[in-house]
Amino acid sequence: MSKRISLKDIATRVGVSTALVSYVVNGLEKEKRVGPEVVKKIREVALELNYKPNQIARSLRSGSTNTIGLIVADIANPFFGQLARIIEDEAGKYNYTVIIGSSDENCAKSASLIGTFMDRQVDGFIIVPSENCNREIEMLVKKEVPVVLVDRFLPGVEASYIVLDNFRATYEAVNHFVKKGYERIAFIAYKSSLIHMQERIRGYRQAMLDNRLEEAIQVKELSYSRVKKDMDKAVDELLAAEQMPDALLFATNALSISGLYSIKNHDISVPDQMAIIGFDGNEAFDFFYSPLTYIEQPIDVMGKESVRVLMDQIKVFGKPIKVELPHRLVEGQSCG
Amino acid sequence: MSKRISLKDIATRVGVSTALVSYVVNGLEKEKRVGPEVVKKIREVALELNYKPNQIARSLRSGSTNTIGLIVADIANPFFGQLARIIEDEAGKYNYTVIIGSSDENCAKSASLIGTFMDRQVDGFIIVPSENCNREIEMLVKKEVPVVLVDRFLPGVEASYIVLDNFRATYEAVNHFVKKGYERIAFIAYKSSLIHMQERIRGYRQAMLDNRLEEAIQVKELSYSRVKKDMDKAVDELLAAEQMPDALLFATNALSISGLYSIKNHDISVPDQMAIIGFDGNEAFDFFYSPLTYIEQPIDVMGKESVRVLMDQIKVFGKPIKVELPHRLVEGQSCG
DNA sequence: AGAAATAGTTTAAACGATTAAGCATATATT
DNA sequence: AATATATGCTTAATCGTTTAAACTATTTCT
Repeated sequence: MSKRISLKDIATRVGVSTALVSYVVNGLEKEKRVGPEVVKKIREVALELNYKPNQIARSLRSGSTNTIGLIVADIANPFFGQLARIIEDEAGKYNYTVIIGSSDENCAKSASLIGTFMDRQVDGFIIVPSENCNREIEMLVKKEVPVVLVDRFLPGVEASYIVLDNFRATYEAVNHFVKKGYERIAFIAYKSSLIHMQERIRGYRQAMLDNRLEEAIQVKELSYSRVKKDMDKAVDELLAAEQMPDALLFATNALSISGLYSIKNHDISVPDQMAIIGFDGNEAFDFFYSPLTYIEQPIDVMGKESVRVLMDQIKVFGKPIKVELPHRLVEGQSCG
Repeated sequence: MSKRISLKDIATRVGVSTALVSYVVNGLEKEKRVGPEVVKKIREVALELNYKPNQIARSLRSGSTNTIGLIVADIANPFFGQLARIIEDEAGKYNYTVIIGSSDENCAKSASLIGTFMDRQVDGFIIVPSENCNREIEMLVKKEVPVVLVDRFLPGVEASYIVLDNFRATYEAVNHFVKKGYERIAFIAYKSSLIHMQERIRGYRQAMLDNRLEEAIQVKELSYSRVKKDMDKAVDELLAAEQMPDALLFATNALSISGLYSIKNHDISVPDQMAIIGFDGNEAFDFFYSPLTYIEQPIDVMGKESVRVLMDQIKVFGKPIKVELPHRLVEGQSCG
């Protein structure tokens, strides 16, 4: 790599100190009373040599890197891909760069990414927290590192967060089923203590209770690391039951996809044999033989808000800011 | 943010110079003959204070940041999301961090991202180049900045690249159609001078010629910025033709998705009325009423190779390395 | 004229880590 | 005893930028 031009190169060339050059390239020539001819000369030479300030040096000096660390579960998952895209664009508006890592919902990986990003002196974090990662996030909070949790939060950890009102989302999905005449509604979720999952389960249960369908409550919790196997088993069980469910609610995008494969393989007709509601949109849903009704998350707002809140926290480290966003039910044809 | 522990803090605490501390934390205590008790003491204090080297300072001194800049068309597009994920994981093995930007196939955005990443002193780039971006990439090559192009390359620009053998991919897709008895095969592509697109078009044409189907050659080139509109128009035209095509080949993932919407809306039966082959896999394909036959790209290899080649170039800047990867045809039911 | 203000510039320290060079002191070699 | 070698440590420069403080020369004010 050919040598980069530094302040010193310009200074030598113009015959002044680096201080003057620094003032001029930072637009402080008025305030710092730099002579007009010198300003002109420095500008010329800087342009001629195509000077670009070394951000690393600047960061070392200023203590801030204008970089935010984003940790998602998996950047290859479209939900997180879209979220990352919004965050990237939004951060750019504030002149911030994003470094991204995928945790695979794994606490050790999250911790390692947090470490790497801290070493790189990021100015703040946007994190989709993994299960049992409370200690790691708490450590950041204690060190007064700006953090915004997104998609889920960690109860008891005093960090800002932007999440969906997950309880209402599943609660209303169940109500939608009921309104359409379905009663034996099963729920397929991840086995996870994370609040977003617990809230989705709670919303489902509460809605079932409120609709006097407690008898039909059936929650299948699948393991994140072997979704496919667990899903096949869960669907088999549901179909084998004497009281086979007539409606199925999925707790995430990935679960919906996986579930649709199973349902397709079993040649179940949707919504006649079984109605379906998914969580979060996906192009694939539209191509299912019965385009899915799903709970739409405002990914755009989620991304933008998380950046905005993080910027606030970076400016002045203050009280955590907690945001709950509303969902929207998008009606396809999988619900009659 | 609470103050971080520096070498100096440890040095003061132990009562030695920062040099010794640096030696010890970098494991040079043997080579630099540091006294055994001092080593022990430094280790203890470093652990106690939880010392983490400041990578920014290290970068400034060493001139390398252990960071690579990745520029894709759109991180929200699953193809690039998957690619980014592989690259992230692979780079991690070499102890490199990835910063990601989306260009939207737009040269100005690419240029701006390259600038931002250069300012941040990345050690190298992995770039999915946009149309007409030759000058920007050439500039990097001239400055001897390690660059690897991926998914496509720029003819005439002497940079390393990892791409699919796009010509063969479409060539063989057409042959597959022919083998299955289809003859009026149309091709839907992007309007782009980029080599990957041109090669895909060339592969299609050549295969048509070699199969003596030159009469049926029909290429629709859609604009990247208004795919949906152009797609509807293209499909309408194809259907209205007196010799309606009996097979349709799509040039990218996104085009396939968009095309499937159109086809679905027109209630075309696949493969009876029209056979289809897509480019690159997608979960959505499996849910189409006739699961798609598609050209599978080895994303995994593509990602890993691009990192490997970049690492080679970073170690010693040498001749460009050019890699062409093979595709695989995944047979669904959209081709009879 | 002498003091004070203004203009224009340089100096040098700082950010944190690395590392070549130098300086003691102790031990070994002839 | 004189010299060489080994041991253990410090000093100080360096990376590129920022910025408070100091300095000089000129102009303005009283």
